[in-house]
Amino acid sequence: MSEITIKYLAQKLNLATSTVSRALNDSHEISETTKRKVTELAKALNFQPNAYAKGLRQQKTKTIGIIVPDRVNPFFNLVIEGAESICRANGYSLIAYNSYEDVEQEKKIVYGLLGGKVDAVIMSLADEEKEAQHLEWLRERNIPVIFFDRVAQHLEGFKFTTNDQESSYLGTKHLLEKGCKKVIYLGLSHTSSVGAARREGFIQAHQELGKALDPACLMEMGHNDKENQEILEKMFFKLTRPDGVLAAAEKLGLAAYRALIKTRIKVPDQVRVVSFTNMQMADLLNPPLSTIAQPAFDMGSACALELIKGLKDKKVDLSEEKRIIIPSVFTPRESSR
Amino acid sequence: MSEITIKYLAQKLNLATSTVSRALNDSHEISETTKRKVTELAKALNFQPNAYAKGLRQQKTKTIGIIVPDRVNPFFNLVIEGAESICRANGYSLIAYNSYEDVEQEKKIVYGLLGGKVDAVIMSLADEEKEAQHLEWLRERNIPVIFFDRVAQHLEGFKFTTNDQESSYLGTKHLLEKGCKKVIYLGLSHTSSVGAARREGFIQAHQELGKALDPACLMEMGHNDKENQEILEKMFFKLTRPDGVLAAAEKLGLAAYRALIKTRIKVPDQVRVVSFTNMQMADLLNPPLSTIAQPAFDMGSACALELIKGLKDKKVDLSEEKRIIIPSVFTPRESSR
DNA sequence: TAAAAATTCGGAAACGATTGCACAGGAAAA
DNA sequence: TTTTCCTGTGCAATCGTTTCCGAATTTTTA
Repeated sequence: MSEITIKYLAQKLNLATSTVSRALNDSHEISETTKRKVTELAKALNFQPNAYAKGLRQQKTKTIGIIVPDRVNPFFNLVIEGAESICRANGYSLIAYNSYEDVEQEKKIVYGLLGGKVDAVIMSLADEEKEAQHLEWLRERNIPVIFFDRVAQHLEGFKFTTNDQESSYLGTKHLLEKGCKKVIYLGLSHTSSVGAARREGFIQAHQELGKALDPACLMEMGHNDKENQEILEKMFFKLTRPDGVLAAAEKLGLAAYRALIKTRIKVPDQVRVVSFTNMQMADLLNPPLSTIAQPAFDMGSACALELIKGLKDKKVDLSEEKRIIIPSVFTPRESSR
Repeated sequence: MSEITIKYLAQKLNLATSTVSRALNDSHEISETTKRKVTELAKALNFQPNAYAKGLRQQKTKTIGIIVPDRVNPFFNLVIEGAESICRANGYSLIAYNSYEDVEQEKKIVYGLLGGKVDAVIMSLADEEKEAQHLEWLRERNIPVIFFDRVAQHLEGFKFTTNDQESSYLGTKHLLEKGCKKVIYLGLSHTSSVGAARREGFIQAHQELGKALDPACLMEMGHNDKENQEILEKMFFKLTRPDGVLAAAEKLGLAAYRALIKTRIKVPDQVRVVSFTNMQMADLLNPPLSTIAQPAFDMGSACALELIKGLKDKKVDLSEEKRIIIPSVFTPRESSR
């Protein structure tokens, strides 16, 4: 590894390692002249303090971990990006972990983090319902955890979410007002707080507009894209097909689009579509897709900001319950005209 | 941080820390009975060895760093994903850094890495032309570096690329054979090896098919999406507009699509389009986009695999020049019919 | 001018894990 | 019985940094 250490600098300059260390950290008890000598040599030799020695000694690492269920998903990808920008601006590093929607994998990651790799953790859970024992371990080890989107239901803490129910309500209302008689709701998991809220908004819209709602219209899909698409194709093929779709996840919106193309059903003439999604090119789809976009980047930066504030300021208790809501943006386009 | 240490386990069991350490590492010089006792207690208390103490002592961290110019870009995102999957399977962690297409930022990241944060680095450069002094620092500190896509031109090493020239050649030939009279090439930087190769393939196709090529058709675009789109809109508005577009980057393909929609020019009737891209939904665009997809995931996993092999096997010299080519996939769709 | 205080620096002990070496105790060989 | 060897364990050094505690020198104060 690095051969240039503080010890090396010290003997080059005939100083003690403690002096060099203090000089590099701009301590007040070191004279300006020695400070200058030290920093100059350090710069010349491109000295970089060993992160592990530092972390070991100070018991903090200046890094934050973020665990998401699906890194490739543009939503989570943008959250990571937002968090990273704030971390970077504050001298923190960010390590991103992917739980692949799997609680066991998530546990492994969390247990690995127990080894003091990070000072704090930002999480979106693989499953909110499951016991949160692995998360409590983090708390016990004094590693703060805050949540976004899929937040813990059995653990208190800072929780960043978006106005899922309201957004879903608005999207559904939009479809109904455009004249849809039978709108189906495509959800991934109604046990998640996000799924439950979106589902609730969907139902709420029907109630407020006095529209009947067939329970069969609340569809729970799986994580397998191919299967989802086939199920939808079959449904669209029937004469009893719906004339509106509210997709509560990007992958479901895309599956619906593909199924509609396959069955040659016209959007929006025969079926109108609105989808939750963070894709950048909804306007380029065929036809342009009406979207409900979660404030991904902002959510990531808000999480990181609040977390770093909490790490700096001992008065902030990151383990107390606090909910922060950042609104989503509904953009109607051709697909629901 | 973590209060549960080896020392703590040792005194609980009336053993020396060395014994505990050896037991946990499954050393042959520890009896099965003590091993069992130790591992059981460790599991019960959920002991995790301190990563920083371990890293400091062993002078290796079991983590790999990856630096990309634009993490949000699906190509790089997928590369990271591919690399991560291999790392995870081999007990390595992966830390992803974003240089934001900025050499200075890249240098900062690299210098930060000098502090022994990682055992090795996978990189795609912000600028291949610039001096590679910061990369040589890594080599001097015995931190192997390998490259993908945008590889170093002034430094030897393992370099993973795709068949850029051939792919570009095929895409261009396809456009010309479909009857295009005037195809424009949209590139980001002809000084990069990737840009140069794609440009070369474009020219090669014209030569082999005996088509004249106006130098003005080789267009160098910038990184600003809005500006690019405006330039293209102006061009498409003229009567001398091209009837074919080969976009050498996803963002350029999208800019072209947006410009074509804005100017109400029909694809593929008036202008045919082929774009390098890794987006997942090219088939859903309006019209479905003909793509040249780089093998992003495979490239990431190949990098990680080779790197880890090199770290394990001292006989492999990761600093010697070696080029590995993973072919791209051309998928013609409606946009170039 | 002597004492007190401030400034500037060095020595050494941490942080938590690994590892070379020493050393018991028992088994095997002589 | 004595010697040799092996097995299982403990001691202590080490990785590179920070930081507590003094100590030496200079400056200020009485």
